[in-house]
Amino acid sequence: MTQKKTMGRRKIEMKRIELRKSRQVTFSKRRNGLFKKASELCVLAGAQIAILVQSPGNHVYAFGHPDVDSVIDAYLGNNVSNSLMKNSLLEEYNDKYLEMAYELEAEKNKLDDVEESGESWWENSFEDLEIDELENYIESMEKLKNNVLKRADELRNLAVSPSFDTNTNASNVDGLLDDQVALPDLDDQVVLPNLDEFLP
Amino acid sequence: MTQKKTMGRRKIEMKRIELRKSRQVTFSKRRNGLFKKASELCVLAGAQIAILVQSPGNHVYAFGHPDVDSVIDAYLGNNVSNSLMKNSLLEEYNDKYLEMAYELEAEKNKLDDVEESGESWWENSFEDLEIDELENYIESMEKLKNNVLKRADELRNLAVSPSFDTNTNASNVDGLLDDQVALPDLDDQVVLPNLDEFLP
DNA sequence: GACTATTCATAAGT
DNA sequence: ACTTATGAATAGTC
Repeated sequence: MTQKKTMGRRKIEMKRIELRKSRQVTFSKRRNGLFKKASELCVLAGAQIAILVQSPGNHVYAFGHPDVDSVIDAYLGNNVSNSLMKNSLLEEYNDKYLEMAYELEAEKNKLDDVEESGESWWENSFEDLEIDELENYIESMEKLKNNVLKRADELRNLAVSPSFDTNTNASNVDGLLDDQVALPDLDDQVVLPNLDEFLP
Repeated sequence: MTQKKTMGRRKIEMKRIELRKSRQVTFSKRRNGLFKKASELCVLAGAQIAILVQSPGNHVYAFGHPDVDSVIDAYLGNNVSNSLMKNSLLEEYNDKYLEMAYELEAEKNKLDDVEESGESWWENSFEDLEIDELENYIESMEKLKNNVLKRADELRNLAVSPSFDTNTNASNVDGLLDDQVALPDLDDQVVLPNLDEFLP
């Protein structure tokens, strides 16, 4: 019985597998292999890893240790990229909202006070700093908004240069593995108007 | 010469490598291996992959095809996770800010009108719906804020369940590879108060 | 960073 | 999904 049961594994060309079914099978097998390798690396070397794999059919498979999001956050954090940036902006917007709401409440209370005292607050305040402050505030918010949108666009278009990206094609698969480096810190911030003196 | 040159590869226990130097060497070798596997998967199956690896020394190494950010964006998008969520919230906050600013302007203009016409707007409006609407608006904004913060916390604490996260330890490394599935869509939204009728 | 015996991953075939 | 021969990755060593 010199007849072998299978031909065993054979070398394959490193290019897109054309046959749909084979491609799907290979995708599944190798995706599992990749995730296994990743989990081993986590265990052996104490690394934290996130892997996102999009199949050609646009399904997203994820591996994460300790979880996907925390690793992504660490990456985005080092990079002052979308998520963390948006997070801090959201908090700032929230603060601004609270201040504005406070202002509106204050205005309403002014009306209450006027009613109680019979004093013509609106007449006096018209020549007052009150309205100008309000205008300044609104103007500051406009500027903030523009800075935010501009900055958001910058970030959207910014290439993450030092990471290990590939415009992969069959000819450059080898030799891609020599220049990964740690990502640099960046702590650029949107400058916010100081509104303290405007608030009671 | 029965003496072999090396012992060759030997099986190792799947647990943290204690010797610092060995751990570092293994980390480098296997990280390169992982990235190579990933690039092969991209080529063979036309997948898009992002890998983030944090070394124990907190350096972040990244692999991405076509690039890290686009794959992360796709993941966050499918998941209505932090980034996109925050993005849409940011836009909503921006809208709210514009509406609020509009309101404040409107108030100011009311004062202008009153001066021109001599009409006591504030006296009439005090019994009017104007102030109540303002209160309702502020209340709605409070609720929005609370919903936002609650939702943000939920997202922060939510295990990305269908993804392949590991609280890795040596005993469960095998058998982890059976339940990766595509991430589900989520289109939960914060319900915003309708303010149309309140605005001029 | 190179070597090599060995383990591990996997392409095909079933 | 299972099997198996073979290709590939890598642990230990220098």
